[in-house]
Amino acid sequence: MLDSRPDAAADALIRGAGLRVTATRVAVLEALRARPHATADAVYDGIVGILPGTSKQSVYNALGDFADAGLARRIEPAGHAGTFELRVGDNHHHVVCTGCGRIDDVDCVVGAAPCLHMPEGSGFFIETAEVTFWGVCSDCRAKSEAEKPRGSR
Amino acid sequence: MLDSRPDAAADALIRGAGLRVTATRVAVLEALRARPHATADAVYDGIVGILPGTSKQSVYNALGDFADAGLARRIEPAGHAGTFELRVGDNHHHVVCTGCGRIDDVDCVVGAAPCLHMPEGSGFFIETAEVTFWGVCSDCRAKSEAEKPRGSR
DNA sequence: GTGTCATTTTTGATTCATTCAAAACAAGCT
DNA sequence: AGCTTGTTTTGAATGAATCAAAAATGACAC
Repeated sequence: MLDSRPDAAADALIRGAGLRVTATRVAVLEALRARPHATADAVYDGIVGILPGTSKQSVYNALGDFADAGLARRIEPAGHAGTFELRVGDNHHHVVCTGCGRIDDVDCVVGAAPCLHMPEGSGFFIETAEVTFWGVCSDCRAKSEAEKPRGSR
Repeated sequence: MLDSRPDAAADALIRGAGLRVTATRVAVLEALRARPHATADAVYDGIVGILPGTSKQSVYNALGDFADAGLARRIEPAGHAGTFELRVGDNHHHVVCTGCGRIDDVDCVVGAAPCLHMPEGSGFFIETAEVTFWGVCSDCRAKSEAEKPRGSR
């Protein structure tokens, strides 16, 4: 039940994207499945254990290739390292915790795909709209309340 | 008409923010006035001419102080260096040109300030919503059309 | 299966934006 | 004018990401 076959699903996904199937790429894909929002470092940390000898550069390569192939998306919240997710195609957005940096998905609030429109006449030909919410996650909220129980403010 | 007095307006702004008035800070503020969306590098390039000997570190300091004091805002579009703007307080958004990196302001599309809301129950306590549009500015559009006049695609 | 060649991975160095830290300096109060 | 604290300078250090050349490997044809 653990690795009886070399993950046919990942295999097909990678091959289907026009990329060669390699141990590194399969491992990176698995790591992204396990961690819906992972930095290159986090992915690396997640796979060195099961695939020793992998270089961080290879992880960057794989992630970059996935992004180019449309298998993954790279987001980069201000002040944070580039982060990758497998959820592509739908236009969803993100919440970033200002405390711990945790990133969660947010389904498009307004409705279908391009959920925002720019005013016309700007001269820009808009391709995508990106929405990022910033706030405090429940964990961090609980933690900060524990630290200063007296109603400061 | 050119620098007859040492810019009383900048002076007051900086002092009003609780910061000491220094040549570097005044110069940085001026530079930001002239360039509504400037990186630390751009600001530096803009003031070394008129204030020789200024270090880039001082520019970083000044910009950071301004941001902390609420005089300026730092934005950081994915793949770009940190960029500063003086327009603060209103919640406006940005368009970034995928060609040349040019950044323009976009007034809040939906209406007043926090122009978006997150679904409840996410566990996050939302503080801000940030919207970034990505597209091609008119200059870059014109340029790319000039390069491949044959209707490719 | 074996050979071949293009693609990947590795290794190691390099860039860029930004931050850290200590010493020299200057703003603004008395 | 003198003091104190905040600011600037200088120089080094960090982190994320990219570049490049050599070694290794996947996938195809045979």
